[in-house]
Parts: sequence; structure tokens; C-alpha cells
Amino acid sequence: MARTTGSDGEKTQAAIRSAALVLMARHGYEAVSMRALANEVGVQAAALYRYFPTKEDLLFALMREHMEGLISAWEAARPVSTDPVARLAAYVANHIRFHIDRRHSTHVSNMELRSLSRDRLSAILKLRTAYEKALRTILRDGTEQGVLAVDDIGLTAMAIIQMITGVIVWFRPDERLSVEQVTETYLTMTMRLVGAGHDGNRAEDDKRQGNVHEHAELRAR
Amino acid sequence: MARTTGSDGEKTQAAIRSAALVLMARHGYEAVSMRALANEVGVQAAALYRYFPTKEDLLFALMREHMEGLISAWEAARPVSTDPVARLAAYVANHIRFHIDRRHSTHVSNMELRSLSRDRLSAILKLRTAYEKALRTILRDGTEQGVLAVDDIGLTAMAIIQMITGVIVWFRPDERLSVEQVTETYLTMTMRLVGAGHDGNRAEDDKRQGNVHEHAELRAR
DNA sequence: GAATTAATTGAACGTTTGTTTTATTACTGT
DNA sequence: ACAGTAATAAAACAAACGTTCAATTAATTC
Repeated sequence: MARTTGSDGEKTQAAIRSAALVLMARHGYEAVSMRALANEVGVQAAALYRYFPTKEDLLFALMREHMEGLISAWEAARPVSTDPVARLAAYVANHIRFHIDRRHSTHVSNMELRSLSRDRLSAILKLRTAYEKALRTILRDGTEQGVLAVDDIGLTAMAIIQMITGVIVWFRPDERLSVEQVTETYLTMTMRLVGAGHDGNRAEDDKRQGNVHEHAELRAR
Repeated sequence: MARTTGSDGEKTQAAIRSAALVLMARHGYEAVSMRALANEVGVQAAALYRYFPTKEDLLFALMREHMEGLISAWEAARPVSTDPVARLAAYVANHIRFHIDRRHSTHVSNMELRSLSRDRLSAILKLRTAYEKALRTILRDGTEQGVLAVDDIGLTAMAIIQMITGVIVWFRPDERLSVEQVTETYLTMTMRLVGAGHDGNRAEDDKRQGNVHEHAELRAR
């Protein structure tokens, strides 16, 4: 046999990306063989090389797409407001939403950096740093304006990112809490963490008042 | 050749464990071959099998030792005080200290769970759950006594653990901050996160007053 | 309907993998 | 000095690895 009926390059490539994310998120990059991946796609291993010259090219493509998607999502979600508290809330909410929606690619992007070559590693890290810089800017602005109380901006930014990225470790979409409820609780924790004053907090709460009270009894435990 | 002069089973086993932690933390479990590990130890691959029947046995031994060490460290560091704020501070400080001291085994234990068989995975998770339960107990006690303000105990416990474990991602012992300074800042963030009242906070600060003021200018940035 | 291009198969290549077996040497107790 | 045990080397195993190549079929173009 050779070309199969109904075969389509674009569809196959998309299927490869999707299957690679699922398998690599579960078993890790090194543990996923090209043959196992091909089998999941329903194709022979050699066919993968039409779309990705090497296994590492595939990994890099997945990671770059993830990081660029994250940055794009933030650019789209970034509020017009210059209020640091509102911007921080938007940053956290966007981050949590994005990472829950893309659990597989998040796992791959966070765990498999060591499998990239030097050049590609630094390319990904550059994107990551650019994304994190936005958070540091928010924290710095908030601190200078006196609405946030942050000791060490770099350290606090890392702490926040680690905390809100950690959602994907335990969150399962079909369980106790909805994305909105989780986001709500993490927003509260983040605001406390950065010492957002009661004014800032209340301003935020008012905007999402419906959610807050709607889910209040579910959050308790 | 066969047995080498000065060879010693205990020393070899320790060397294997240590080299395995370093290599697996850097390259990942799957990417470290038994031959590469043996080469790092200065021995032939077959010699490894005298100490660990399979590669997975080695991984499991490293992980179990890590988790048991973490639990032991906490049992030793656990304060006599029943004050939830003091216990929380001790928990965070012990956690950060332990993870910075054992960065390699932390990386392995956090990243390579997927390479364990079902039984061994659940054995490790059992230890992890037991360790995390201590934190949840502290948060629950503090909330019931009214000295902490925690919305969702399980969720907050996960957030705290993810935040304070994340230290190892960026912390380098020879850079800007010392372990004590990092711990200090993370303690402040944790206390804010759980809404520890000013009483609780000040009681904690007083105990570590020397450190606080000594490093105040270094923390600013 | 013939020529061209796109998509895939199936077989093969040389390496590397985890692991086993056997033989050999160093050490220990008598 | 000798027997017994502990620690290792060296070679070999089948299986799996990433990747390449030529052949083959489906779709498209003219």
C-alpha cells in the first residue's frame, strides 16, 4: 500500500500534533517513540517525517505554538485599564484559563525543556521570559503606585506563576470545582499575596460580584 | 579484569544513587541509560545490577528515600507549639530548606512519577499525600481557631505547596539571595496568602527579627 | 486520459537500549 | 596459605530506537 484514500496533509499534521501532545504529556517526550506516535495517529512511522524532519523538530513546534498562543491570549485579554490590580486579575484569570484549556501542551512545555537543543531552548525561554515580564511590570507599577505591597518583585512573580500554573497538576474539569470557581479562589489568594489593599480588592470583587456570591457555598469546605 | 582494588559495595551504591540523581535531574529518567550512569560512576553497566535489579528499582529507591526524608525532616522540625501560625511557618521553612538542599532528588521525584509502575506510583503518592495532609491539618486548625482565613483548604494547600516547591526552579545557591532571605520572603507571602492576622504575623516576625532587618536592603529591588 | 504532484507504505540501516551470563579478581576469616 | 565470599569486567542477547529510501497509490492538473 501507499497513499490512502482520503488522506490529507493538513489533517494528518494536526492529528500528529494532537496525538503527540497527549502521549508526551502522559509518558514524557523520551518515552514516546515515533512508532508509538504513528500508531496513535493511525499511520506508519515514516509518514511522520513528511511533516517533522526530526523528533525534536516536532517537540519544538509544539512548544513554540504553546508559548506563542499564551502570549497571544494575554495580548487579547489584557485590559485597557491601567489599574495594576485589574491588570493583575486579568493576568491571573487568563493564565489559569489558558493552562486548564491546554493541559497537555502545558505539561509538555514545562517538563520537556531539557530535550531541546541549546538554540531552541533559548528561543523558548525567550518567549517565556517575555510573558513573565508582563507580570513583573504589573507588580512594579502596583508597588510604585502604592496599591500593592511587594517585597521582591522577581521572587513574587515567580511565586505567583508557579502557584497559578500548578492548577493543572490537580485540576480535573469534571470534578468538584469549575474553572470559574478555581479562578475566583486563586484570584483571592493572589491579591492577598501581593498585599492588594481593601480598595483594590473590593474594586475587583464588585466587578465579579455575581460569581462570588453564586458560588460562595460551593467554595466553602 | 574483574573486582577492582579498593572496591566497596556501600560506596559504590552511594555513588550510583548520587550520580543517578544528578543525571536524571538534568536529562530525565528515560534519557539516562544504564551505560551512561555506569560511566559517571566509573564502573561497567553490569555492576549496577548488583545493587538495583532494574532501572525502575533504582528510580523507586531514589523517590522513596526522598519522600521518607521529607517526612522525617518535617517530623524533626515540627514545633511543640500548637499555634497554627507557628506550625505553618515551620512547615514552609522546613519545606524550602529541604527542597533547596535536595534539588536533584526533588526534580526526580516531581518529574518522573510517570515512569513508575502502578503499585510503586501509588506507594509514592501515598507518602506525598501523608506529607500534604499535615499542611491541610494546619490550615484547618488555623481556620477553625480564627487565626487564618482560608476559603478552600485543599485548594490553598495545593497552591502553597506548588508555590514553595517552585523555589527549586529558579533558586541558585550562589546568587543574589540566601536560603534564609528566600525563606523569609516566602513566609511573608504564605502568611498573607492564608490571611494570617497581624497578630500572627507579628508574632512570627518577632522570632526572626534579626534576619528581617539584617537583610531588608538586600530584599528590596 | 495522461502527466504531475501529494501522501503514504514497507522494508531496511546502523545504534542504542535494558538486562543476563560467565569468568575473573580483590578481600576476609581462619 | 587457603577457602569462601564480595565486587566487578567483558561479552553477548534480543528488542527497540530514530531515521532513510524506494516503491506505490490517491488526488489534482491540464
